[in-house]
Amino acid sequence: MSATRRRAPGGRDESRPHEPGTPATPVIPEATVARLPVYLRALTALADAGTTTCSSEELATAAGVNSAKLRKDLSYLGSYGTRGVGYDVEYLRYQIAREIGVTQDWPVVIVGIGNLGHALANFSGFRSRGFRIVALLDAAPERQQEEVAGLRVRGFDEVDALVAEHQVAIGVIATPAAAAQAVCDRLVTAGVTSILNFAPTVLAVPEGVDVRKVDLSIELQILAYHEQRKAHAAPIPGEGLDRVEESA
Amino acid sequence: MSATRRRAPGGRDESRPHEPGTPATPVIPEATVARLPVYLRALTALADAGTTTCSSEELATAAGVNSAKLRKDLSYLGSYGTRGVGYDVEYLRYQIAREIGVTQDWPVVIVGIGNLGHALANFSGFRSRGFRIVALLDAAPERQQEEVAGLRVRGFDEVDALVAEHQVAIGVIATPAAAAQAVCDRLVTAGVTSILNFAPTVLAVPEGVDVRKVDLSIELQILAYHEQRKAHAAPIPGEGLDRVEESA
DNA sequence: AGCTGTGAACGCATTCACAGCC
DNA sequence: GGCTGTGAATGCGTTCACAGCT
Repeated sequence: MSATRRRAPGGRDESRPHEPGTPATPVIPEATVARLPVYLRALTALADAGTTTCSSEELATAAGVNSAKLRKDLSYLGSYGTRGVGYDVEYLRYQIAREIGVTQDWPVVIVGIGNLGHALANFSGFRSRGFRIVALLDAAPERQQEEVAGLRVRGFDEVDALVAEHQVAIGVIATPAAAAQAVCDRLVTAGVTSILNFAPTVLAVPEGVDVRKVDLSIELQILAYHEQRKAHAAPIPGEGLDRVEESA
Repeated sequence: MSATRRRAPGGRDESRPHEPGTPATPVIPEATVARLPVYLRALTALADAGTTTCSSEELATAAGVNSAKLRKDLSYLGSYGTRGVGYDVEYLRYQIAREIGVTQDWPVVIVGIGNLGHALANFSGFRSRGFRIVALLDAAPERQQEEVAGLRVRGFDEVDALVAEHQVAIGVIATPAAAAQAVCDRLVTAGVTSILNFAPTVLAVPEGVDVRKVDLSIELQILAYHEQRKAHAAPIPGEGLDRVEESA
């Protein structure tokens, strides 16, 4: 049983206990945090293309945002550009990676090795982006012993040992919705404090545990809503048989 | 290129309860639109559990939001509740489904039948949530002829015919990043106007085309950022490598 | 001159708190 | 009494526009 990871006691009020030696925490807005990985990806692409310097305008285009927003975002990290010139690609890339915390790899466990779990386990982009899959877990005995992406699938009951052994802070849930909350609870008990949830259900977690969700159906439904509006906004006149044809 | 704008699948005409004098366009805020599918899911779960009526507080809990936000969101759709009582689960569920546009199924194509494409194709939640996969496309000849989730994988060059035949408005890109923009362009040319992009790259699309992205690495990096901050008062994962601290 | 960094203005989203109705 | 629906207040995020540096 691992009780190794402890968070700072007390809530997170706006009054921050300021230890001497610890520099003031910059307080980066959540919306900016969500874009930093996009900037990181764009900078990596620029670096791969041999670009050594870029303006906020160029980087913004590569990241799909406007330059004012980009500069504002970067201003929360510090002054890493040069006025009249722009940004050094490699330098800025490192600064953002450091801010996000992906200058070293984070160990990650994936729970639920079905179709999606397989796909996630085989996703090669992990390693280069700051993560390392250290264990694949599944409750079904027939999936255990199987080898996926070079890792043997473990029984879910090994979760405590594996999380403790590899100091895992981040878990990915790729189980069916019905199992997700129980899996989540076990992960949290084992010491995981950040969860990426692919199961289409709301997870309840204790204070201090972060959950992010990825839900394919929700994304499609948002698209469908807008699509429906486009259809209303520009209806084509005189359509008698707009039935969708069935095949397959 | 096909310049025809298509209507919602099934072709049933819009039928809002339409009081005289009410503007035809309700204008639902984007943040609300993004939550409607979550409410829909929660209502379906409640209905499956046999609940026929619920308060805003109950539904909000099931959806993982607070009740004030829920009521505000629902107020954009209309007055579907009863003061002093709450909401009829089935009635509200239908109203939200209608607003989103998933009372009939939307035909969808998936491009890129690698690990992720397989997982998406096999995801069973599609049909019940308003979508129907009508085609799987891949450029690699060795993947074609393969049968996935009951559909034969087609060559990407069939995209125009398939999109036209099935009146496809929504496409899913599950290709490597390098191929994504070209695939996107072809989809748009074929007539697709909404794209769900799983490739880790920014897509450029013409006006009128919607893109939503799902990026696993970005989600993990956002978690890593917060995890790193928690770690200020606790051991760092990856056991005591150099602390990542601000050095002014 | 050129481009970054940033206060200020603006607009959108959330929360509050209570009026309105059952 | 209880719960919804909603203006008002608050907070957050984006955009503007320009000061400040190279």
